[in-house]
Amino acid sequence: MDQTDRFRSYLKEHGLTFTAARRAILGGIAASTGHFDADQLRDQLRKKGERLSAATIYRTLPLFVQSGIIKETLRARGRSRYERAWDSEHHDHLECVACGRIIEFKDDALETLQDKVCRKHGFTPVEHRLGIRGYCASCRGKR
Amino acid sequence: MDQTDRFRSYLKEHGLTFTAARRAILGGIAASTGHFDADQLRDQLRKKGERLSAATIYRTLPLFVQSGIIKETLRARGRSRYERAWDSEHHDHLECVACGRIIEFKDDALETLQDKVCRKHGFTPVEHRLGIRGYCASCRGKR
DNA sequence: CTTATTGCAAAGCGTTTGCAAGCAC
DNA sequence: GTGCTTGCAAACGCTTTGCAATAAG
Repeated sequence: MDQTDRFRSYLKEHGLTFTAARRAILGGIAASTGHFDADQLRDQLRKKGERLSAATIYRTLPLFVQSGIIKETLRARGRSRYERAWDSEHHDHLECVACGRIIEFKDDALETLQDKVCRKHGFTPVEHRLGIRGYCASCRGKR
Repeated sequence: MDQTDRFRSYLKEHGLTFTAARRAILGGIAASTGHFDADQLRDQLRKKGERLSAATIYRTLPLFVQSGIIKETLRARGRSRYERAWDSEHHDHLECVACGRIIEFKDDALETLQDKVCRKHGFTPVEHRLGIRGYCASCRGKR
């Protein structure tokens, strides 16, 4: 679980450096739970006394994606959202259109079927996103 | 009932009017093939001599979505993309990350499974989007 | 010392909105 | 006429970028 090492070697391979800002962001990612976007990450760091410019966050997130530390997941309301990759199994999302809650789920049969569909079309999948929008149990009751 | 009638009655129900701009946009939608975004729609209309402001397009598209004439599909590269609803069965997308080609597919077993997952979580689906990104057959060869 | 990195502010991009002029009914 | 609609331009929210100052190796 050496995300730091993994990230450092990714940087080295690309002639980039491991700076205080990047260390801080890595810490923020490690402390994150579930999904986060650029702004939430920045806020979280600010609360811990780390002040980083938005530009730095936006410039750095792709490095974490490319080094396999985080994954980009949904794009909701025009924002890119991320989650840690190192301990999160692949899963999909149920998004409540009423309260905004996001329920994660994983279904092996669903994954298998998707692979089958890809094969049928001569397609080599890299990544997939399944988002189902609707009403969660409690919001359905309130209607 | 054709789309024009459907749209007109939607407008009437909501105290809205059927204007030249809306007629033109409906024509553009009718002439569309596959996916389009706000800008492409506007360009297409301009080529036919219909000049509409971006504001009008953006204000009008939701009316077509709500009246069931079009559906919002993928959001790629920060743009909302649409497709006609009236003759398109529900389907999902394979998106080639190399050439950008979008392959549509439909798989009943996949649909059924998704409903099952929703039921399991007490979730009432409204809509879902499955996008699989990867390499299409011809791009895979070129690598 | 050399190259990468940062913050700031400005620019970009798709989209939305306020407003006054212009149609639909 | 009375509202709904339009175009224009300005505002928006998220993200990117140019630039000069700063830090890393």
